[in-house]
Amino acid sequence: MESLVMYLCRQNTLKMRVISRLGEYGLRALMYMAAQKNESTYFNIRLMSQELDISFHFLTKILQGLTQRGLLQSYRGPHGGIGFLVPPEQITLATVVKALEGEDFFHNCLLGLPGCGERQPCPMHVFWAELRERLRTEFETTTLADLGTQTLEQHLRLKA
Amino acid sequence: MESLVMYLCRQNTLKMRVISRLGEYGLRALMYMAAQKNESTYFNIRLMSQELDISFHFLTKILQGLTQRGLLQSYRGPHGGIGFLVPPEQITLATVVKALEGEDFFHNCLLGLPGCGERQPCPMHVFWAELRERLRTEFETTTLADLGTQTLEQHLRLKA
DNA sequence: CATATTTAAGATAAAATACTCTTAAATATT
DNA sequence: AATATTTAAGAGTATTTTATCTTAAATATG
Ligand code: FES
Ligand code: FES
Repeated sequence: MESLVMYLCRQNTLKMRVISRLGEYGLRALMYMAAQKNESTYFNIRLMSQELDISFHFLTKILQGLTQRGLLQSYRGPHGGIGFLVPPEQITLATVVKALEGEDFFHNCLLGLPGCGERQPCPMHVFWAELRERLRTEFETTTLADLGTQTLEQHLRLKA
Repeated sequence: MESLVMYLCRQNTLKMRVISRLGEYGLRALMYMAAQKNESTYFNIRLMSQELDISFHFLTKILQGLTQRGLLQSYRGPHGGIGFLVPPEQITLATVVKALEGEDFFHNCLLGLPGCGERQPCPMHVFWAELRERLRTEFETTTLADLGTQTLEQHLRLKA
């Protein structure tokens, strides 16, 4: 039972969301790990969730998904955790985003119409296809390691 | 009460959504109107909703919002409808998208962190800020009229 | 003036997304 | 073997987004 004022208010405050929360949290966690450069060790999810101020259970689930998709490996029990299966130098942002958001992440119509560009491109298609391709290229050529060079405190918004 | 299979299944099929449904429907409707070039007349919302296969009430609400924000004008009663207040040649995509999705549409952090670039840019910032700027420039320099040149049947996915 | 038409406004409902909680499985330590 | 630690799996809840429904206001027409 929400008033229209609130309803419209919410609509006014919509933000451009290129990737979902899932993608945001996943990327932040992976960059956090990449920045540590402890490729051989496992990271504790609870600690990571506290430092990044992300719900522990939610983050666990997201990382679980990345493990199932072969980007990460996990180890249960004391001193267990989550770690890279392939070094962050070899993981592109495109790989991460496609794992988190879906394989066809870079193939969707700007207007949400089905089958972008296949037969009947929408009026936005030429306009959008070029931009999207640039986006894709950037994501394909940037690795997690490329982004892990800056100090953590300044750039990942750690909790404290 | 949903199974994890479905839960993960849904997560697998997420799509890149640069603009929300609101934005998609709004843009499609405005392009439909721009393509007709009947600048002086009012368009019937029900007919438009049928042709574009968008819920009538939902589309009404979206267009209502654009009217309230000064992009469109409406007229009630028989032969009433919705029409441009300024000609589509003068309406940029940026204007539309900002009206539909929020003013700071082109200023959000890719990772959803607050205050993009203001004090503590995230690791994605340099990478993202440039792409976002290109996106913004394209949206700022493209008008509704620019996109209304192609035939409607082929490009707006009219219902039938 | 009565009636039909059309958008405006508000409330409600459904679906999707985001998040939390509980229990199970694996592993190390004692 | 018993216990503590840590991720995996599944179920459940909350919030946001999307869509529908109902009633009101404005306007034209007979
Ligand atoms: S069909 Fe719409 S962007 Fe390709
Ligand atoms: S701070 Fe993250 S993109 Fe600018």
